[in-house]
Amino acid sequence: MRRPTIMDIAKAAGVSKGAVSYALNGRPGVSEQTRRRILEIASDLGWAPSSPARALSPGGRTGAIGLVVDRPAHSLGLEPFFMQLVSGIETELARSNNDLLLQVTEDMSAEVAAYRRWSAERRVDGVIMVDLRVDDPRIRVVEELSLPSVVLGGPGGTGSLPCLYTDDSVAMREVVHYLAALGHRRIVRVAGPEEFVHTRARTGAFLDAAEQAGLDEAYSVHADYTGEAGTRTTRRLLARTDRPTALVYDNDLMAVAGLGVAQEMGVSVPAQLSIVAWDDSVLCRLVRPSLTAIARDIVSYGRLAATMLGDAIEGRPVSNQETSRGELYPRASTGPTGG
Amino acid sequence: MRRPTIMDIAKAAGVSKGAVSYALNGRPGVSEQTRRRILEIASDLGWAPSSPARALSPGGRTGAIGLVVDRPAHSLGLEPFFMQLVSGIETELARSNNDLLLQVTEDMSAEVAAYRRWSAERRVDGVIMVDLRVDDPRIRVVEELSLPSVVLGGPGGTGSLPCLYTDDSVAMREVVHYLAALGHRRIVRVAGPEEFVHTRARTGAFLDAAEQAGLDEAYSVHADYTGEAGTRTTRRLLARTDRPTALVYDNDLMAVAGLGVAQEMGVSVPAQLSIVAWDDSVLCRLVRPSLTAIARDIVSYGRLAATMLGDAIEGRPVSNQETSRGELYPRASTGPTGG
DNA sequence: GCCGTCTGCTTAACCGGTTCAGTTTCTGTG
DNA sequence: CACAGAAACTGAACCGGTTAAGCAGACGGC
Repeated sequence: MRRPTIMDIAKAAGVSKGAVSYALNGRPGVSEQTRRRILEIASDLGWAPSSPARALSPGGRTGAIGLVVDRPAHSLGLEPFFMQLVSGIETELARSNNDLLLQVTEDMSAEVAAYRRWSAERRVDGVIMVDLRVDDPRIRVVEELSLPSVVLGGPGGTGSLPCLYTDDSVAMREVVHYLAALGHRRIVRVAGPEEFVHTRARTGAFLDAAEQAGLDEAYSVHADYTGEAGTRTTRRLLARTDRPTALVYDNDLMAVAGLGVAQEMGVSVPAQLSIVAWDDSVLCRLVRPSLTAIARDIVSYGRLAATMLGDAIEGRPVSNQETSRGELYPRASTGPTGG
Repeated sequence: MRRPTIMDIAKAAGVSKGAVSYALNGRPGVSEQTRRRILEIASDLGWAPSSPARALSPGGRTGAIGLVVDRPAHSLGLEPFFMQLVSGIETELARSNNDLLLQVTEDMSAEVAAYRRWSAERRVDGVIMVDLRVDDPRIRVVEELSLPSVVLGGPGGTGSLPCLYTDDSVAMREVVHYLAALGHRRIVRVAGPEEFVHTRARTGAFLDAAEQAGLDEAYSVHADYTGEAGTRTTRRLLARTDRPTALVYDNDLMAVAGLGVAQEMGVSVPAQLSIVAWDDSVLCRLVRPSLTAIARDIVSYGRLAATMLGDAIEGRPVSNQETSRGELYPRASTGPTGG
C-alpha cells in the first residue's frame, strides 16, 4: 500500500507521467476528456502531490512559510495576540494548502539563525517578521537571503521589504481625550520595549495627543510586556506622591498585572485610578473590574499578512498596507477622577 | 550566487558527489583526510542540505513534525499551556535541526484532515496529538496512515500509539485534602470537557479523594475551558442556596473567570469562597487575590514528547511514559471556610 | 607470486514531481 | 490533396540529495 505517485496514475490512464502532470495542474497539453479521466483516477487512488518532490523541481515551492516569535516563553502564552495572528495567517494559508512553521526563540540571534537555516535548507518560501525594531538587523539578513517576506510594523525602517502596519495615532488620541474628558491630567503610559518601532510611534502619538489635550504631566515609561515588569512598574508609579490617576498599558498582560498591584496597594479602580489596556482580549473581560481596552482585528491582520506574503512569493508586486485601526472599548476600569 | 549543492563541493574537492555525501554524513567510505577537506569546503561555501532533496530520497525524512491545536482561536491564546508545550517541543527539535508545523483548527474533522494531508503530502515525519478523547477517532486515522506519533494523554485508549501521560490522582488528592483541612465540605470542581480522557481521570480522582476525605457533597460540572463557560458555570454555582465554599477549576482561564464572577456577586475570596486553578501560569500570579494552583512542568512535558516522537520516527521502540506530577502552590485564593 | 580482502572511491539508479523539446495525430485551407 | 499549424501526447532531463553495486589499488598471508 505504497502512496500513489503520478506514475501510478499514468499507468492506470495509459499515458505518460508528463501528461498526468499537465492534467493535474490544469495546464494545456491534454484534452479535456483525458484530463477528466486522469483527475478521476487520481481521486480514486487518493493521490496527493509529494511536497518534497514539488519543492525539488526547478523553481519549486515548499508550500510553507515561517514565523518566529521572539519572546520569553513564559510570557508568551498569555498574549492572545500571537495565537490570533497565527489563526489569521492560517485561514489564509489553508486556502492554498500551505503550512506554517513556527519557532519560538529567546533572543534575536536565534531568530536570525532560524531565517538563515530556513533559507539555506529551503524549508520555507517566505517569512513573516513581527516586532520591528529601530535599525532592525533582521531586515538586512532577510534581504541578503532574498527570502520573500512581510514585515509587521513600520512604515519605514523595513528596507526593501513590504510591510503591514497600524496607525495607532487615531486610537491613541481617542484614549487620551477620553481620559482627559473624565478629568484625568496625570496620565502615564506603561509602554513596551523602546526598541520596537511601534512602541516609539505610540509614544510620539501619546505625547502629541497629550499636548493637544493640554496635559503637561503625561509621559511614558518602558517595560517589556511581561507581567513581572507590569507589576514592578506599576508599583513604582503608584508609590509616587504625584501618583498618576490613569495608566495606559501597551499590552493586556501588563494591564492585568497593574490592576493587581492597584488592588494590593489599596488604590481603588476606577475611583482612584483608571486603567486602559492596549490590546483587548478575553483577559480584559474576565478580570474585575473589566478593563477598558483598545481592540484591533488581529485575525484580519494575520490574514492580510499571509496574503501579502503569498503575493511576494509568487513574484507579484506588493505595496505597504495599513490595517484597520484600533477602537476604544470603555469598560469598568475607567471613570472620572476621584480627586 | 546560487545556493551551493553537494555537486559544487564535489567539483571543488575533485571527488564524486557520492563521496561528498558519505563525508558529510559521517559514514564510512572516505578517508579521514578527504572527509576533513570536504567538510572544510562545505563550510567555506556555506553549504546546507536541501531538505526537500533529503526528504525525496528513498527512506528520507522531512525533518519536521506536526502539532494540531484544536480549540476555538479566541480562547486559545490565553492558555499558557500550549505555548509552553511548543517551547518544550522546540528545544528538543532544535538539537536535530527539526522543525515544527503548527495548525490551529476549529473542530476535529479539520484536525483529522490535517493529519491526512500532512501524511499524503509527506510534510511531516510524525505528529504529536493533544487532548485525547474517549473513543478518539484520531487514533484510528493516525494508525491507518502509519504516521509515527505520540499521544499526550492516556494511558489507555491510544491503540497502538505510544503515549505520555500525567497521573493527576496524587495532586488531586493533595488539593482535596488541603481544602478539607481548611474546613471545606462543599467542594465543586469545574471540569474541562467530559470527552477528554484526562478530564475523566481527574473526575474519578476527585471523587475518590473526596470519599477518602469523607466529603459527600463534592461533585464535578463540565465546562469547555473558555472564559465564558467559566463565567456562566460559576454564576450558576454561586447562585445556589447550598453554595459551594471551594471551587477547583480545570484550567487557569476558567479560574480567573470564576474569580471575576465571585467579585461581581460580592462573594469574597478567600473568606467566603476558595479557588484553585489546575494549571498554573503567570495569570494566576497576576490577579488579586493570586490563585492557588497546581503547577506542572509543561516545558519538560513537551520536550519529552518530542524525544519520544523522535524515537518513534527513527523506528526505535517507544514505551508509554509518565511525566512528573503536578504540585500544589497555595496562594491567596484559598483559606479556611468562613462558615 | 598469486589470491583474497580491505580501503577508498566512482558510477548510476532512485525518490516524485515539473518542464522543455520533439513527435504524432488531427484539422482546416487553398 | 498537399501542407501548415495547432493540439495532444511522449521522452528525457532536471532538481539535490542517498545508497547499492562495482572497481582499482594496496596490503598481507602463504
